[in-house]
Amino acid sequence: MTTQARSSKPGPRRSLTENEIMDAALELLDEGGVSAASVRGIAARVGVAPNAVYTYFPDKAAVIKAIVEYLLGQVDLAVFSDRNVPWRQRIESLALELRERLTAHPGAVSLMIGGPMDGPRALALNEHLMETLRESGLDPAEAARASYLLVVYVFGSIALESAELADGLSGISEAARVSTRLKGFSAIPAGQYPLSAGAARIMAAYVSTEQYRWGLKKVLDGLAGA
Amino acid sequence: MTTQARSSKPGPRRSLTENEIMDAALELLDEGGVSAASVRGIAARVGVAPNAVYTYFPDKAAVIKAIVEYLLGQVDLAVFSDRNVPWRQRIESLALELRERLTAHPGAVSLMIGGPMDGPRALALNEHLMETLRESGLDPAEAARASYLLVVYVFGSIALESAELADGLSGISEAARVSTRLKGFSAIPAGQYPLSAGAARIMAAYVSTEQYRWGLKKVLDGLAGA
DNA sequence: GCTATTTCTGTACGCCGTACAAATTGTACG
DNA sequence: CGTACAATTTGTACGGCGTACAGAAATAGC
Repeated sequence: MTTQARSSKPGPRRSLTENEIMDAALELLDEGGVSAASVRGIAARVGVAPNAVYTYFPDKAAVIKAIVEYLLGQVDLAVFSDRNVPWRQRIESLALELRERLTAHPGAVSLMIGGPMDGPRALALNEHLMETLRESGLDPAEAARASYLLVVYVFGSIALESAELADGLSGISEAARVSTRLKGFSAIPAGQYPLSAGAARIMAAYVSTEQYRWGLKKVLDGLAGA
Repeated sequence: MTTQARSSKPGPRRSLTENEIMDAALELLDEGGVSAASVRGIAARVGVAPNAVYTYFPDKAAVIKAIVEYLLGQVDLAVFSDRNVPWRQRIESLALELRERLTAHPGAVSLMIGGPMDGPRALALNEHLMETLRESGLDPAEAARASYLLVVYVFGSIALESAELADGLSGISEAARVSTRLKGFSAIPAGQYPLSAGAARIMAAYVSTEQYRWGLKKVLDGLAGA
């Protein structure tokens, strides 16, 4: 009974890994948006027949779920656990890190919010947020509610932001997106929407890091305040 | 040159209206989720050939955009403009109304956040929120930022909520959804995620009206506070 | 070496969005 | 009134999708 941890399976060796499939899917997602990330496209990119993908994942939904977990897993929560750093600052850093990682793959964000985020990584994020929020003096129930509020803010922001990017425009700078928006907002009829017309510059920057920080600060103010 | 405002168009009368198509799409969306709301399905329901739909809308994306506008238009903003009611209360009522109207069609919510919300109804909502927020003493730039924060909260909450509902489960009560979630959370390993395990009851209620109100209150606290 | 099991391919089915041409139905003008 | 013309709808078809199914090739344990 020597520990038999061999590969130990009959049949030909696998020519791929789950990760190669996920990487191919992410590349297609970045290049051509959600519609490009088809099972057939993924298979073509990794050089197998379309149905070979089903050796690794039961169906396309499983591929998507795996990608979501993979992206969430790219954020190392331990980095934001240093108790020498104030809790607010740690949450802000984590929120910014999440945004950066996820907006790097806008197509994946659409997929993420298409289904429930109930994987282990999402649970770990919830646990981490609760831990951090408890330091701020919130009781367990409040910490749980506050954790979800933060999740809503972070993923809501990212979702609205990613929705702006048409399929396959993942390589566009924030400044470029803001100025494109500004051009669009210049057509707002000032008679009908005076406040919006006057705030076009701010509205163009809805998808900016600055607005993201501003909103996050207000949310944290609300959580910390009276 | 008498004013010629007749129907005045050659060809057979239209057998449908845009609204009939949108209604059929919404019904399919409610019954069978996003996948059921196909152009072919819509056409079958209204009794025409699939491509007849293209007489009314240039493509499927246009149908979706129209539905989004239609749903946003169901909320009468004027109702929430009574200056005798405190601004916070008006915003809370509007947020609750939006949630009610939109979660009635969870499938449509997925579609809504799949593309940019840049139609006139979305703009009107932004304008209305800015108006209301200015009453709270915010300057124009702050009011604009605050408006987007509220939009993020409202649509983020609704999106995360709707994502929980598998295709075609639109007729499920809130209590049922919460208790289903609770059952799922009972499997959380308390060793690995002690806080989450302890907060299972609160987490199950993430998708409740109560949590929605709680989060909204915190956001408004943050906006009103110091 | 034989057998059981796994991986991958070939093929096929039923769906999808939608382009194109023809048939039908109506208006406007001679 | 007849005719030309425009709008609507249908028939048909194309390419792509997810994926089910059967068979061939490869590998492990007996």
